[in-house]
Amino acid sequence: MSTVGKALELLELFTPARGQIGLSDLARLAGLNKATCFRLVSDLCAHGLVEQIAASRDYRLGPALLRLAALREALVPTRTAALPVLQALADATGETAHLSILEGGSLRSLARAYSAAHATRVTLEDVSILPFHATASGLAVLAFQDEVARAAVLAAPLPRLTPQTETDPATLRQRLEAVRRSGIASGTGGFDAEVESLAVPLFDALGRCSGGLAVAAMASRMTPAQQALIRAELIRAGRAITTLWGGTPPAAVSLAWQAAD
Amino acid sequence: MSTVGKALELLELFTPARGQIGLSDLARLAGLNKATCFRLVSDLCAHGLVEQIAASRDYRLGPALLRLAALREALVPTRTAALPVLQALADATGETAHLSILEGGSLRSLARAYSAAHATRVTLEDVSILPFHATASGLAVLAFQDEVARAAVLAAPLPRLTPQTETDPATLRQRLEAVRRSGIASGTGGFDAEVESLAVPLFDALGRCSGGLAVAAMASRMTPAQQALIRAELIRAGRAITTLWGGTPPAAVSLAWQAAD
DNA sequence: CAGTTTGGTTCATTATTTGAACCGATGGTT
DNA sequence: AACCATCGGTTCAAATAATGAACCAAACTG
Repeated sequence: MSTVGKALELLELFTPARGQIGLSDLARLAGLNKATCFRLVSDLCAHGLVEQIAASRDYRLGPALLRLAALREALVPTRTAALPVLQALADATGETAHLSILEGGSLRSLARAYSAAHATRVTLEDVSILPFHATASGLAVLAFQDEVARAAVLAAPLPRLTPQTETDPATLRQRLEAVRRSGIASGTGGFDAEVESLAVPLFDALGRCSGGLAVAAMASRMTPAQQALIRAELIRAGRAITTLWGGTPPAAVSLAWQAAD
Repeated sequence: MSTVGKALELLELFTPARGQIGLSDLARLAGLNKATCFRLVSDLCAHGLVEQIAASRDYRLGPALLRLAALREALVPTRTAALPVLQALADATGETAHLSILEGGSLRSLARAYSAAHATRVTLEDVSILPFHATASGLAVLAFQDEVARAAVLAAPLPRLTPQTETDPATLRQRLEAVRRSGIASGTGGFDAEVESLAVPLFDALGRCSGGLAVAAMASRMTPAQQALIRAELIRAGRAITTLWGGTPPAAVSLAWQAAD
């Protein structure tokens, strides 16, 4: 592995649950020698991607990321552009809306919006990586990847997160086929037993499916009427975000969405 | 220079004006061999910090930055927390408010808020690095750095950006002394001849002055009454952001701000 | 169509990275 | 208080990964 690769992997070690890490822990987590780790993290510090907390001497992600992310958003407003649509979706459905993007082979949470309608809501604050096989977003996105990527995901171990999680690759392939036909995916209790969700794929300027948009509701509230509402709103919002990203849905999806309207 | 350092310097080459860069240009700008540059940028790509545009083969900042920046903001909400205060400041003064943070030895623009009050406004969209000697924010922040950092800035060449730009280190030192006494800095036409601005320093949880907050107005609109209003609002907002950042102003600043109220 | 420049690759040379051992400081535990 | 473990950080010979000139094929440019 290249030295640069090792340094960049250090960045991946920071998660919502683990916001700051000491040098020894960092070395352990990365599987690096402490001295090596120190040099790498020092380099990251020097460029502001990581910073050291004076008091505890722990390291955490640095302020340069804000600037770089702002620069990225100025050029390719992935998040900024989608945010209002996301909130509108949450408002229109009265449920939690959720935007994720494909990055580094995994589907990652990018933003969520809550509705004020209900006191009980699906909170997703701490979910950072969405398993493809167990979430509506995951299925929606996976359905529109090329066969190699899809095969890789289905070949890897598929953990059973709840009793309802589908873990059989063959069955999943059938579901993905259905997603491709309908342009919409559903995940019922696969990730959290009490949560039911629907999701549509999102397409970027390069025609790739690079994200997913989902609405997650408490299973108890998911009446057929509510389902229909969510489907319609999801399709509207999916079209809107795809357009904002400069993309167009594949013809098949466009047709399926039109039919569902 | 470390390999990692070289790779991270590539990130710095992307600016608002230069959002995407081809391999050869990238190598030239970085002063690297093309092959070396290719390997480095490939590593960055592999981790999503940079991505390649399929069509032009140019490179641009990647989507991983969004996730990392969001993670940073979740832990240390520097920008998120300050944004509403910034907008309130713009609204209260009817002018452009501007937040900058110290990062990698330079003062960088982090956010701006515009007032709807006037059709003519100071736009700062493309300013990314603020010269310490020629802006109110720069003086406000520089005044509260330790002597080594301050000496380094004053020893470097101080470009004359307008006829009014003060470039004499000795005179600047006097101004900085005045800023320390009053807790507020002013910059009149030093950066842009027609813009007058006021700024206060901001302090983070570690007691360091790590940012500046400014209000910039067209010089023609800056009446004494308007000046007084801006000063008062700036102090309020400065106190608010410093508190949100978990910091406290040095006693001297606290007193000066109290006296000005 | 000839000349340039592009993104990308190769491979022997070279310079950088690596890690065991070590340091002083800190914080429990007995 | 003596002990032990662990912390962040440093050192330097040995090992490994980075480097860059030369070289492609393809895409522009005149």
